[in-house]
Amino acid sequence: MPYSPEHKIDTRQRILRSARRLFNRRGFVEVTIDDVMADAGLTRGGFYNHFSTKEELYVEAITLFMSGDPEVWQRAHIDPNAQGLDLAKMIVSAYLSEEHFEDRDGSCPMIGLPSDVARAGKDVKAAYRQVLEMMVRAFESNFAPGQPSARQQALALAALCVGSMVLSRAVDDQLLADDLREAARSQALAALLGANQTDM
Amino acid sequence: MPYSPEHKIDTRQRILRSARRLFNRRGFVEVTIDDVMADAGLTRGGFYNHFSTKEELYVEAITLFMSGDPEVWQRAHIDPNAQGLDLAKMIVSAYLSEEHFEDRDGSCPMIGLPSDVARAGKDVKAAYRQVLEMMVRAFESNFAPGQPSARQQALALAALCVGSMVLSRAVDDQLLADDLREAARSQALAALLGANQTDM
DNA sequence: TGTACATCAGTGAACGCGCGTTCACTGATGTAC
DNA sequence: TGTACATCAGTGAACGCGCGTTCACTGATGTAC
Repeated sequence: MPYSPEHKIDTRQRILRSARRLFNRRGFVEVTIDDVMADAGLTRGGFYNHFSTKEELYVEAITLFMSGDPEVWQRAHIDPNAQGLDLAKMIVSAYLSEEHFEDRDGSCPMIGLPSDVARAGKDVKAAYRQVLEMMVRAFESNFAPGQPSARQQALALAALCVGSMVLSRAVDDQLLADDLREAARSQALAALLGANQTDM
Repeated sequence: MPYSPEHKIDTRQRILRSARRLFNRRGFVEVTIDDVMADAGLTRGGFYNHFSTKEELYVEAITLFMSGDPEVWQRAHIDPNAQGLDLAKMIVSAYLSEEHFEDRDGSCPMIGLPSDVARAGKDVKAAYRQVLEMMVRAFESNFAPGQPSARQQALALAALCVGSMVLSRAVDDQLLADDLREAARSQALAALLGANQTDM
């Protein structure tokens, strides 16, 4: 048996990590298989030893975000032991941080790929939904659990955070981009604090 | 002088309207010049009588959104004579409506194109920013004018509305999509009403 | 009013290039003896 | 321990197709007379 079994797995992981970075920055159509393979230190042809189609790579690359190592912008703001309100506040701060905004390669895929995903197939959308649901659950646990509006507030909070990042990235005006994130952060934190005091 | 001067202008407008619809639904890269011209009832080659490049068409198509006729989802919810709180409430309702969600062709370009625009050139981003600023101004006029937080609240409201629509479209789950828009609507209306009573 | 003409919007074939995918080949590696 | 072998990950040329753009041509239309 040539090559150790781990060897192929490692290579596959390397391809996936390259793909995730490149897709996140440039989207599905604008990244070629050549780009991905070269970034992983390989050549074109070998790709099909690991994936049967470009679309398959896309799905797995998005899913990888959830299981992969935390990015710099996450490590800088999120204490893995935090819970409840503290955790929610940390997520908001990390998500709307300067580092996350600048990190075109490693940022949350909900920011870099929403319109691409909206046009993609079922599998891609399902992967995207999982990322969203992860975020919503983290927020939801902050609001009075079981309260009917907890989920609603968590959904709105997610939309606010993702929305402000998406708009920031699409705009060619650094000041406006900063204002958007700052506005979202202040509203989000107010909502989180308000919910922890009253039942508004 | 062959053809009336209006003839060329009309054709150009027809191309632009086709382009806006197709780009909005399928994005920049996935729409071919053939598609646009065929949709406008013309053939490939004539395109370059009107535009010098595909990118130029893209910029103008986005800008057209602001000056074009109001879409169905706008007419259904927005009374052109409304002002202040009523206007802001109408915009929120129209934006988050079922009709707008379904209208892949005529919807606000901020929803269908954010990640494409984030990767595009200066001109495209500038056009996008104008659409955003239009929305922010409409919201801002609702909050106590001159108050420093008015703009901040307007920005957050825009991020909330656009964000929830973007997420709705990217998700392959009708229930979740509906929940997202409903959550955004209820939070947005609460923010608008709150601002009109207190100075929170 | 009718006709020849000049203009230029529109046509469709062709060009050049890039990309996803295929395929015959290479060569690194683990195993059998 | 050393060597021949079988496997299969990786290589890179080639294929086929689609798309942006160009270009020589066509024909509809307004104008001059």
